[in-house]
Amino acid sequence: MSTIVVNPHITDAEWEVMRVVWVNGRVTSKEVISILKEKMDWKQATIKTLLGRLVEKGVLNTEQEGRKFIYTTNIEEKEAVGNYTDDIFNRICRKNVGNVVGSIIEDHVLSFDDIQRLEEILEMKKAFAVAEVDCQCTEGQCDCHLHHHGE
Amino acid sequence: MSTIVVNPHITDAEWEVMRVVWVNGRVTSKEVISILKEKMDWKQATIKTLLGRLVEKGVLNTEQEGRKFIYTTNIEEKEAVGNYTDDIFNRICRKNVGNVVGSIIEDHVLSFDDIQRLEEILEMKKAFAVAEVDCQCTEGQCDCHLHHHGE
DNA sequence: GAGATAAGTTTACTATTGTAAACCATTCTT
DNA sequence: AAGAATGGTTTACAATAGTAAACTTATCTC
Repeated sequence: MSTIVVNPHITDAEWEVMRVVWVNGRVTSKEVISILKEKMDWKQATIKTLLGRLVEKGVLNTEQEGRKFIYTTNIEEKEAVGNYTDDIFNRICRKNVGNVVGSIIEDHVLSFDDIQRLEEILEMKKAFAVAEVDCQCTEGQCDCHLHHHGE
Repeated sequence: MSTIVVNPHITDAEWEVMRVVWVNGRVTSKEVISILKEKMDWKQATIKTLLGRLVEKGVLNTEQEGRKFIYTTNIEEKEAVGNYTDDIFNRICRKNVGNVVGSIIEDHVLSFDDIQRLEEILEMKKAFAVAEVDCQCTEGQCDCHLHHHGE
């Protein structure tokens, strides 16, 4: 067991490759190539480059097994997605997180189960909810500073 | 009134500038520079470059007013944030949207009002909820294909 | 009016990303 | 064993992004 912590930027192209690794676990470049062949109009060389870069960045791991190389991930999808979502939320005022989440929900199809689960999460969040989320923005980059509550 | 539709990529650095424009409306480069001076360790020239690129991309607009130039936005923050969030959700399986939203909620501080609002939205979403969100992923890039429901 | 300022435009230079050919080493294959 | 196929490594090359100096033009100031 080794939880290697890496948080490099995974680019769009690389992400396509990562999805294959996340779903298939131990893969060879050949498998990645064959899976992405239809979706992405990429030459094999392109995928090799991406695999190489991902290994270089520490996102993927290689181990030589017999004649082939097996690629495995060092960062789970959930974590990568989390890093990515953090990027968004770092671009907006914290006070605005609720609204953005609201828009996301509005814009996507959810299942009944999803909704129920989200309701449960919200229920739990009530225990930690605050009257007003505090803004961490730089003055001039968010309008929280314009109105409001003396300080 | 002119709703110019643009959807160019706004980079991290550019986003800093955009936040200033979004909050302050009609701004001069001078104002942007002064607001970002403390937060970003940037030379004035850097901000000028970013403003120039944003205008070039059509994200910002300039109008010369007397001796100065006034910058205004062509894309609202909400829209830009929406574009950005779409990027994430395009990177994951649709079936997974609910979970990701759940994680986001878990990871952020919300106000009581936020929670209530989200509950209302979820309530409304029930009318459009589905039994199972359908996966649009390429085979091999998501494990929905592995198990289940004959097809 | 001459130099100092301010503001926009050009040019610059490095790193990252998308995309891939070329190259090299190692196995199949016949 | 010689050539084909496989798989990784190097090199390549344009576009974007981060960062900024240099240049130009037009005011401000004394």
